[in-house]
Amino acid sequence: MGQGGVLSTFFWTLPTQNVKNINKHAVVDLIRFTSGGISRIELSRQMNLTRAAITTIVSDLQSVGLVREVESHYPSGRRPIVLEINPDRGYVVGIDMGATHVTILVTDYSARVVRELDETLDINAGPEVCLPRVEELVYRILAEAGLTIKDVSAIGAGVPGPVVAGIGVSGPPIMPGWDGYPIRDDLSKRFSLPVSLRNDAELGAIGEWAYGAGRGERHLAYIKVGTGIGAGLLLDGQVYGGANGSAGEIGHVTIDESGPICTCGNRGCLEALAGGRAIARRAIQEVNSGRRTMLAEISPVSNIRSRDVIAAARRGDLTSQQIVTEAGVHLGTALASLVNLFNPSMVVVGGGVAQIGDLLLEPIRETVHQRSLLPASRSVRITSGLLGRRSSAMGAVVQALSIVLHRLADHE
Amino acid sequence: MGQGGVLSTFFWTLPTQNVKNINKHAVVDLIRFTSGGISRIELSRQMNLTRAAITTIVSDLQSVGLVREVESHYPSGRRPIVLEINPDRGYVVGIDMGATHVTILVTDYSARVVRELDETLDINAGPEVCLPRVEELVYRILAEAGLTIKDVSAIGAGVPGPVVAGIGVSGPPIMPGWDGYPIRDDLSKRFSLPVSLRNDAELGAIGEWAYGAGRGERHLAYIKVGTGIGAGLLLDGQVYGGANGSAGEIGHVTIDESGPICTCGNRGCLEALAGGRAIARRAIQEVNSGRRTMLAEISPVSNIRSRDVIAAARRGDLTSQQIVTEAGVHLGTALASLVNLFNPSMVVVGGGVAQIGDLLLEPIRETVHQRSLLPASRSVRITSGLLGRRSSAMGAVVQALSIVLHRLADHE
DNA sequence: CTTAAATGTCAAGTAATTTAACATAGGTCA
DNA sequence: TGACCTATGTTAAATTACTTGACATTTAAG
Repeated sequence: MGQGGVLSTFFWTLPTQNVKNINKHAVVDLIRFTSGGISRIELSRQMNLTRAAITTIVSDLQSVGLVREVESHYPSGRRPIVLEINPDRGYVVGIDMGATHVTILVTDYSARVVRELDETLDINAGPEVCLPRVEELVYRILAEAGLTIKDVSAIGAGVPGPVVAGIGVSGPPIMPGWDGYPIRDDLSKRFSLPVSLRNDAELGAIGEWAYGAGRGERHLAYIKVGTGIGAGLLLDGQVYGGANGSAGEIGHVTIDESGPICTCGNRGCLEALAGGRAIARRAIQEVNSGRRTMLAEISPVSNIRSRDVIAAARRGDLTSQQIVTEAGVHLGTALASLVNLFNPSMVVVGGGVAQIGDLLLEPIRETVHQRSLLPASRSVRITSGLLGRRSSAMGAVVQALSIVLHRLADHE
Repeated sequence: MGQGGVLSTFFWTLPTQNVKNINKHAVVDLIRFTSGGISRIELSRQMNLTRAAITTIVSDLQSVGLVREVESHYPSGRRPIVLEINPDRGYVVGIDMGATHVTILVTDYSARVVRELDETLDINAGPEVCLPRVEELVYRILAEAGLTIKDVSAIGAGVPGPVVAGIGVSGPPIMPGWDGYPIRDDLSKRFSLPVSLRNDAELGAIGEWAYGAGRGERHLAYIKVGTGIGAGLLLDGQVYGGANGSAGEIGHVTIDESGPICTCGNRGCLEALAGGRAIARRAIQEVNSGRRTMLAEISPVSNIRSRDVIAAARRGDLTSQQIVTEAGVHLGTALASLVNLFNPSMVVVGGGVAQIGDLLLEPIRETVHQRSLLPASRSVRITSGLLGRRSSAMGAVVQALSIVLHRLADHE
């Protein structure tokens, strides 16, 4: 094949600028996302190419130091040589900006975490405050890891709002002050590095798909339950963003028409019933109404955060557990719709609130299965994330590595 | 390029058995789905290939008589030669089995309808009754068109339930008696022809995308409102079926937890509130409660069908109009969730009930826009189908033509 | 009638992949 | 120990789909 070319998607056609070496890139991705590495013969089977073709592609990748060979142990016949990404060529940074916190990871080229950092960050303070803070924190984590910015090849970043064309955030009323701000270009200039920007829930889906609970699932929904609630969708193996990049806005699906008013202006949104703020508000209500609970120890009462409720629930506080269960039922109601519409094979529940585990998962599962007798609801597996608070930041790492590895592959 | 190869979908890889001539197939699709035809130069621009490459591909297609040249009129410079599918090579049949009716179309290779037929069919009678009836009707429409089965090259068919692997229907409680029956193989044997089988709502989406209101939309949802309610989803230009082929089951999304019991066993499903049977039931209620309405003329009252309600609403019957509006509000409620989750650029409303037009559409639009202030809901266009009752049958034709044209293209 | 501006075609060169033969690395069994 | 089997990996020639760059064709404008 020469230049140009087309990826045909059943009956529509999607022109791609640089299709040169599709297969080279596919090989890179198969190597990096197969845990424990993959041999040449396995590559040739999965890609419907001959061993000879794989040999030439792989030797190209070896010549730029992108992959390396490892020993393997199989019976009967010559042992396959397992290939994996060469981790020693550099580092990448993954940044996950949440509503109230930011998580930053430094990893090597095979996505192994070298250093981690978690700090508070008020997203509502706007980009002029947040981005310099992020810059400072990136330099801090690099120093802690004994590295400098020169050791970093690319950066992946996530924000808790719909991302348009990978450039910035769109759409009030979410993330006031950020609308239209060129986040990617700002970060790119700040560090003089290529930057990939995405929605945090999408990154969570990518992270859990690549290294977590959703490995290899073709139809995966990741739902991030924190201060806000959002879903990241992997459909037919691709991140699905919709027409404006705002697909998966499950936080603003109406659950109860007579429910509390949401930050978005409507009534009874999922986020207003099961988000972090809703959980904190319910807890304050219970304390004020004089109910016996560990939460009463916190003073002033208005300082109660969803974290406190979750911690108390863990330690056996019945009131807190009830609040979490209620949130789970609301989540299950919304997820039942999502499951009926998307028919994913797996739903991964992540985000701060999800850290509590089965106490939240059980009511979700029960509600989803109860809500429908249909095959979609019966077959879907609902589980919590394997990467915990790191899901989105790991997704950001995956994105950063995509930039780096594919660019390296082209530089043959 | 040789044999084999891979379609890379961002970071996952999708092995394709027969990627030989991806571009040839892409050219065929661009020609058939560009209304008014397309020139070589335009093909080369849209596909990122050189004019020379297009020339060789097109001459291959001409040598098997698949495409033909037409005159065109452009200013300044040589006029481009417009290419279109050669319609004279044969015919295909599209079959849309609904819950109560079946629509059959015969078209030529450029999808122009030669003959149409609409007959009653009770899907609940099971495949042993329905499929022989369909066979009989196909022979009848062919005779009416002055053709025989030998003039037909392929058949597309749609059924009102989730289709698994293009072979048959899965999942009770929908379509009792059909579960696991090899519908495609049965039809294929009956006519000794290749058959493509799909869900009817998916076919509606395909039909409206190809020749109707949703031309060229990359993110399209088609909602079929008939006896049952289902959605067909075109995401990123591909039909999205989900893990079990049951994506888009919007009919069984819960709208009102205390609502009427649905055929699926749950309470308050959309279908139980806004489907054809629900509309008929509401009408019977109103007549029985003594309300003044044209519907009172129908006797016995239990004979009232949704068609009657729609006809009466058209003629100005206020009670019927109110019933339709109520259904519209329920539909809008469910579609608001769908829009927030999928963020499609367009929603096309089709099916029997939708034939009434704005009386149903207006409450849908109002409810969707009211339900959310988010970009997804504000930007989505909601419209009725352009192909009317034919949407799904035209989708079936598209499928049949895909079989035929791509096989012809390979036979170079 | 010339020139310019497009579209379409042709022949030679190129790059990715197949084909088919061969090389390598292990296990098994006489 | 070595003959034999099996599976993986490599090599060189052939094939194929494309690009490159020159040329041919068709139209409008001066």
